[in-house]
Amino acid sequence: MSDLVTRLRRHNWRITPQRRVIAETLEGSHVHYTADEVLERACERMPEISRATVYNTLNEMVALGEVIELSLQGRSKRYDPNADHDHHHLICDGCGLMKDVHAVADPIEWLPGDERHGFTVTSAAVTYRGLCPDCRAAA
Amino acid sequence: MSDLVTRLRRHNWRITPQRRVIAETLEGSHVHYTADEVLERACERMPEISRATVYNTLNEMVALGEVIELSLQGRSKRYDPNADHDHHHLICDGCGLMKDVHAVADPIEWLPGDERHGFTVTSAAVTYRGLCPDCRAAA
DNA sequence: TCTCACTTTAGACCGCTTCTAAGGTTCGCC
DNA sequence: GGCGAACCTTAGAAGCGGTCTAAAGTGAGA
Repeated sequence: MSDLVTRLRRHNWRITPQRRVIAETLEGSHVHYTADEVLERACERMPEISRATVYNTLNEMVALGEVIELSLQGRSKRYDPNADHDHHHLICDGCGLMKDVHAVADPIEWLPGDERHGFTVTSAAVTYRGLCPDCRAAA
Repeated sequence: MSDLVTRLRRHNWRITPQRRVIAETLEGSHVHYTADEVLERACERMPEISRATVYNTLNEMVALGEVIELSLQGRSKRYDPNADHDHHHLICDGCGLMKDVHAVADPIEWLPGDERHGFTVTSAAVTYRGLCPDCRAAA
């Protein structure tokens, strides 16, 4: 059973066939899909699933805190089922592919007190950008 | 004369009245505007300027590397005329206020080779989040 | 079995951005 | 200055990601 489904069930969330397919699609890969990519892959297993259901379901998973929503420059949102918040993201400037990466230091420590403008800083996300092997070969 | 206009001129970029107004609007504030906010402010000085021109011009400035395009977790992109690429952003989770900050380390150095998944990594941006003094006081 | 709350669906709708086609402006060159 | 080519601006249409609506379907508990 999908681990994400287990986590969702704990919220007393009704696990319908549609929701199961969406959860398993999200979790089945180590890349982060857009909503439309999730829809496309879910359709392979359940052709009649609707766009609205995919959007609703993804938003509900985000609201439950079991999925993280990532919005990046000029592209569509992507969904990360990884509950471990201690990771960052690597994005291909060519095709938008997104992967998780683990850096070795905590970026909050890199920000000196006099650069904090009086803020209480609670989190730091690092976005690495570059070209994936496929896009580099195509260039 | 606007410093951004000077920098743009160096690219052999034709400085039309519209482009000048847009550049000066961008640079005249320390806030990062959305395209529509730029349009609105440009219209105060040049009422007949068109939406397409604002969008085109902002995109061209970004392509020239003189303006940075930012997408916060919200809807529309914002434009940062600060050509110094060596800075990051601090965002208030309460009110959305965004400020530039300077960190002491280069995040790319903290990403081990075996976490790069074959990518050619060219840049890293850090987004710090927290609460600004006003929002902390209000909470 | 009945009921009522929850879920799914198709398609309309919305906001931001880009594209298109037409007309205007500027520049180099003579 | 006059000319032509390249460039720029414009209004409006179109595209796209995402949300909303209204109606139909589903299912757990009384």
